[in-house]
Amino acid sequence: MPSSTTPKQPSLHDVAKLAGCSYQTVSRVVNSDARVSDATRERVMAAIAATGYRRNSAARALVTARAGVIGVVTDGSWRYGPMGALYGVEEAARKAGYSVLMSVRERDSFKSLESTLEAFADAFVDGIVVIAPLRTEAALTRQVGSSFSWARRLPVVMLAPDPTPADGVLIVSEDQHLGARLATRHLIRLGHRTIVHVAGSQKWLDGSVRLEGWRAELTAHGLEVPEPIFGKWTGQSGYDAGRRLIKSGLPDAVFAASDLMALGMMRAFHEAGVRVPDDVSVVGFDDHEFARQFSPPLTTVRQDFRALGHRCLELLLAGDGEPKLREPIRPRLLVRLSTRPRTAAEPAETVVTSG
Amino acid sequence: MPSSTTPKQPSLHDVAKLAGCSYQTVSRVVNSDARVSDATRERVMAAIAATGYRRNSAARALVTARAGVIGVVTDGSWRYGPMGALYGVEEAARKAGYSVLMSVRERDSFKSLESTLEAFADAFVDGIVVIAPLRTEAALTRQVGSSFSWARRLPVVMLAPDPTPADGVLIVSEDQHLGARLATRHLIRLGHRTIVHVAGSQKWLDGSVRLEGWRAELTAHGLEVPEPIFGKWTGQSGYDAGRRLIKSGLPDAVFAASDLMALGMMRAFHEAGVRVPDDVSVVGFDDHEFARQFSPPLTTVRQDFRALGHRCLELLLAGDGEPKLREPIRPRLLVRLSTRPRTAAEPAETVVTSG
DNA sequence: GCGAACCATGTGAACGTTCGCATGACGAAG
DNA sequence: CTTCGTCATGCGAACGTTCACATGGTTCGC
Repeated sequence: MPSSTTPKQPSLHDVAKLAGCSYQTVSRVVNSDARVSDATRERVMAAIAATGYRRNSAARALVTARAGVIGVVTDGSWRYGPMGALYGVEEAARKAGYSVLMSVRERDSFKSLESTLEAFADAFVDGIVVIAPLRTEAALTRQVGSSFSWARRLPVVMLAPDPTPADGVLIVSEDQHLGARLATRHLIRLGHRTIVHVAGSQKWLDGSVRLEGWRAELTAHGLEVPEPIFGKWTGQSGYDAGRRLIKSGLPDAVFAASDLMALGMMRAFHEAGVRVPDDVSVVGFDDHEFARQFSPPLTTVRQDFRALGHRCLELLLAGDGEPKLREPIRPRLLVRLSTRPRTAAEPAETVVTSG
Repeated sequence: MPSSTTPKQPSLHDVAKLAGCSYQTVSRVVNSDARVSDATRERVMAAIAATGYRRNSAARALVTARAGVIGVVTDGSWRYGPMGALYGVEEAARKAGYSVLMSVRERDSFKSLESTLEAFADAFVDGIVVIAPLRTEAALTRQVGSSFSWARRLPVVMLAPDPTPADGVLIVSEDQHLGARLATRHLIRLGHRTIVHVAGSQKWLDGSVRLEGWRAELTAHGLEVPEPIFGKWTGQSGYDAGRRLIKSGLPDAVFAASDLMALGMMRAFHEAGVRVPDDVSVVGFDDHEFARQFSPPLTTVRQDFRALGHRCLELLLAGDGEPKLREPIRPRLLVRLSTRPRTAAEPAETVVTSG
């Protein structure tokens, strides 16, 4: 007859009593210590099954000073990149035997990141991964090592598109600069000469790094760098950019800083009867699940989030060993149907920028 | 000069020594117990700041038998629904003062769900939320209450589109059946008569519930129920469905079980010169961020993930109290430009199904 | 001016585990 | 037969908290 009180969680002692041995022996069995005879092991196993014993990880964590938990701070935005990185880290952590404590930060808030990090420090994690796409966050995370005393004991890894080293914080970076260059280079190779960039918000590091990559590639090829159009990652801002481009005269090609903005832009084009890629080539960034279903399927840049997550964990678990594998993850360009060679005729001569 | 040994985490005792009081007093301060004089509180606060003290939550959890952590099991798929629900739960948990331990299950694996749940039981969580879109998962989760002894002490909430009660498992459901009916009803009201459904994989509960909703609404209006086309949630399967529809003759309208499938289908239409909504109306499901940037913007069904997450936590924290607020979350239809009234002419007379 | 009530603070135990060491049994080597 | 090593097992302490209760000091009411 079940009593009304909540049945207490069985402990090592309860199991031991049932198995007729000491709690220490039971502990050895749960930790698969070799030094226990087969006979007793069997009895203990049976007792464990009978009582439904599960080891209390709080007690374990208390004495070993190791929780087996990694905290991940991520961005509240629904952007594809941060979410992919979260999944990547989770997968890597699980494989390494860690659990993942996740915390989604309210958007754009300093206070929030700070208190999130403090909460993690409280929550007994063995390490923290900060997915920091915002410029301000990255800066704040960089200070963590020097401004929070707890950070001295807690390894912090920041996942950012910018490999600038920081005090006490390990950095895993995605080479989005390269990604942007690949995208731009592809357009140049196709013979396009005026290549406009529809940029993401410059508050995000991703936004400015992609912008710079585009600029760098153009100048490397001696091409003029047109005025970029600044969007806000949203589809609507992509749409607005598209309309502006139509009004001001179409370039040969557009490199959008995200697939979502590319889609919004393509909607504006479609409405106005501008054909992609016949009238203008379009490249996106992210390789969002939706991108290959665009009309036409979008040429875009993919980052390997899984590798990214694994890299984060590697670094975190290696502790403060030498930071040798600081090399960023290389993105890949996926060529689909939204880009095509420039329609011959005009000479594809290199234009030299003034100065 | 920093010693090479890792500095030990300061404890209540260390703070107490510095502040010149007992550890108990310090404990009262950190827990903001009123019964401590202002003078000592100030001294203690100073000592806390000086030592960089953070309370050890493992020790706290050990003695209070409450970890302040909720485990969330989610689907490995990148589908919008499960991910949205995860964010919703996280938000609600954070507001209620809980942390969220997340675990992404390998797709389609019984073993994996089982071991994930066991891992959570070990990991000292106060409750578990299972986001269970898969039919098989839902079934397994339902058994949890009866097959795992630990589940008796651990509240489990399942988030599923199906409100069937289960032993020992609380259920929060989204009324996707209603969502599908709203979508179908909208099309019927616009005067469409043959309305095909491009279904999601029937392995997912969402898939079959949406299918049934569509079927129910059609029969409620006395309309014939055409053969559905079965997809797999992927954009490619939506594309394939679109091509099949073009080949076999277009219906008045299509209700796709997800926005992604709708996009794939619209790509097939676009390629073939079929215009949306002029030639065929299209409705999706999810209100994915991308949906409003489709050409044309997609009419779709939105679920309130935030509310869903809050509901889960409410139920989880209320424990096994009366399960009164079992009412499912109601979705909303968002009408955009992918649907329009049927081009007059034909009489919109109700067709009576045979039998 | 004395007991009651109140307040700030301190003490001891407990939570469930792991770690280091002690114990006793047994077999092998001397 | 002794001595030592090996093996299975047990015991006590410690980890850093919170909880229930104890203590001593101040203030109140009669």
